[in-house]
Amino acid sequence: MSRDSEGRVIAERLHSVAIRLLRRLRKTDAASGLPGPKLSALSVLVFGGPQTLKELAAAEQVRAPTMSRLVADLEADGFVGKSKRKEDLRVVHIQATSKGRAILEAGRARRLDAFSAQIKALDVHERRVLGLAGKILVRLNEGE
Amino acid sequence: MSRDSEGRVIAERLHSVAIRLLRRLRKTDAASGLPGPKLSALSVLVFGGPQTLKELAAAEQVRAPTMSRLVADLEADGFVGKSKRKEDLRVVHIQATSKGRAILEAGRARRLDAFSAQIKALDVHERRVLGLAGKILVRLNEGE
DNA sequence: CTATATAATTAGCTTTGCTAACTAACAAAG
DNA sequence: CTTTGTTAGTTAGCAAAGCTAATTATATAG
Repeated sequence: MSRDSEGRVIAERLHSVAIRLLRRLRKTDAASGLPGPKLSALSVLVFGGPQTLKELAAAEQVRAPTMSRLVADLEADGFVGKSKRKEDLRVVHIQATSKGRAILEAGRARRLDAFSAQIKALDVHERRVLGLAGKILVRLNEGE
Repeated sequence: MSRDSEGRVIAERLHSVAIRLLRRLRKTDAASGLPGPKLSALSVLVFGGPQTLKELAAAEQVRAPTMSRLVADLEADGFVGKSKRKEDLRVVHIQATSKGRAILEAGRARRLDAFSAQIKALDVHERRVLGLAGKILVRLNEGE
């Protein structure tokens, strides 16, 4: 196979897999209470520390108004807090609350349980391939 | 790292990568005219041949009403056709039109161009890892 | 013939994305 | 210091795509 068409085939396969994976994971959200995008933003705050709204939107590759609403919802539920600092009263600093950290663990666990169980069941070689692929894809996404 | 936490780490990384990948790809849809889920359903019809609505919904891991609307939109744009057969007048058979096949190629190309260009730029080893990972993930998703 | 089951659709809701328009706060020029 | 422009965030309003519940039409079983 030519390098060109090999790249295209891989891209299409990963594209289609990503769509199906997220659809599958979303099905568990009804039970967990916290849907994917909110879980994802919360996890950035928990693992990446406090952020401004703009930074958070950039990290999640989403526009400011979208993140503004996600954060408002998370705040209404007590999962994050907002604050301002006198150096610049325009910017809003957002940090996860302890309630947020707790729900994150529970939510992510539920959402990913079935998937990580599947991965655990793979043989050593396949797990290694998926681990490497994840790293490569993270790098590709960061680049863009 | 324990096998347990290794599986969890891989699952979380792939989860997060999938979210970001799709958000990135979606940005190109405005230009292409045909958003991801419609492109994806159309591609099932083009590569998998005609399907009933129920089969198509199952293939796309979506409920019947969701697929019903996607198909209605695709039909309104002339990308798919519907037909009934006298063996069972309840079921709707859906097939891609030639216009559908054409837009699929253009749309997928646009949507995936940047991504497959990135993949082409990787070294042989990394491309191989992504290719294998795609296959493994397809298999995991089929199982579920 | 009636009752039940199945395929698809319709109606209506939610979430999440967007752009455009607005407000508030800061920064720079004159 | 005031005007002019820029930046951060929010609000308003729209669209896509997911869902459940209810409806319609057809098939099948008793």
